[in-house]
Amino acid sequence: MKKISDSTVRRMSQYYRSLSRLIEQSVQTISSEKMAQIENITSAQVRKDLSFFGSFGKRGLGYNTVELKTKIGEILGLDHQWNVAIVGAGNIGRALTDYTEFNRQGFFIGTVFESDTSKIGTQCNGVDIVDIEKAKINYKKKAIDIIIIAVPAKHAQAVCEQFVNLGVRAFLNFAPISLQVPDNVVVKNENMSVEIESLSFFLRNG
Amino acid sequence: MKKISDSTVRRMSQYYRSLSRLIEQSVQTISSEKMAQIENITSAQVRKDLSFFGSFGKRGLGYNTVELKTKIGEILGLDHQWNVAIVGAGNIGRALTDYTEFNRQGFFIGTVFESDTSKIGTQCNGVDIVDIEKAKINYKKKAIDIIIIAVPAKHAQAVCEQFVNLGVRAFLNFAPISLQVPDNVVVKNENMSVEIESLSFFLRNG
DNA sequence: AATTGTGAACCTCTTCACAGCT
DNA sequence: AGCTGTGAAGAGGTTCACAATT
Repeated sequence: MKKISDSTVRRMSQYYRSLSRLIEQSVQTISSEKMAQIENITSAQVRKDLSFFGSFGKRGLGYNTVELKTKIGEILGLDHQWNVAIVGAGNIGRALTDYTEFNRQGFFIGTVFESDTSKIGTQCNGVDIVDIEKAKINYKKKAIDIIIIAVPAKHAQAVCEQFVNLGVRAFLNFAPISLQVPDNVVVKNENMSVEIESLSFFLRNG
Repeated sequence: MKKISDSTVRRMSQYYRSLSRLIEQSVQTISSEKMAQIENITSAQVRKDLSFFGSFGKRGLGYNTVELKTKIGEILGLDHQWNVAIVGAGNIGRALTDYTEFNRQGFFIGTVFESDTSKIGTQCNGVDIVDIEKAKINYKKKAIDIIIIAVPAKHAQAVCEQFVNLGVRAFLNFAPISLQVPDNVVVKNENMSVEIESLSFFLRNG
């Protein structure tokens, strides 16, 4: 497949979510122009994004919402259950165990790893909190696909390396630090400080 | 000032965080090349980003970490306290009241707004949970600069409009939906579903 | 000798504009 | 007539490469 840009993938994910909403509202067809309005982008962008993956529309009519959602789901790999583990049972880690949006899209949070012995052995929203030292055995048993890093910045790199060594290739990083990983591993950052500081910049200069 | 790209602002924010870490480690000087390694980018990118705002380095030597951190702090507006309110006392909203990274950088969370009467009047990590109906009076009293939206997608647009009408110009949106706002208002999205679905795409196609 | 600051080259992503379908 | 799909043009962001400076 041709190289797909990150921005295209992100927008595909947004189309997917908007389509879910449209289907709930019993909308059966949508044009690239309408979709563009929902996402605050241009209609050419919508059509171009979709065109990387195929021809899903009907000229003169638009796109069938249910069909397009299914197609995008397949493209993004959401027709599949992904096993996820969180590292860190702090505020963020615990909040994520109850983030229903993840479960709804096929991301199953099976474990929270922790090093704090007072938390190990307990549960959080029904998810077992497990000793990080048992990561290896747990990794095999649960077939973990994705690790969510929710530990302080100073431990994030070490945690990441530990799971890279076990074979994990996908990380969602909440620690405010840039992780160093091999080429075949992907990290997506959820850096709340960066976003709020961008707002600060805007308020000062915008 | 010349138009600064979003990516440059985000990287400035990352440099700022890396500089804090370097200063803690008593590093006094850093070259663009070293900084680039930390951030996984090129040294030309580091120099170009900084050059939009001035000349902060010394040729042959590099950048003084303390000076550069101060400069970037001013550029980003972090030499100032910003008053922040969260809307929604769910998992994410509550977790954010205890996100120390925010306080450390001058973002002061003064209020959590809620509509659920059983939560109103209580506190979360020392922050009052206030009736959303009292937003107007509270907005004036607290001089709110930034609103963090942590409500379900279906309420996010209405919440946003309510505060836009009160005069808020900066939003950090955790709801997985694209918000429609006037030109003079900025929204930054923290869309965890988008990031994890990008990982799914990578695992399937990468 | 080392490293910055920057115009120019390069590359990537977005938008235009229209042929081609329905 | 209306809307998609797409090659070409345009805009914007990144990297190169080197003169300038310490």
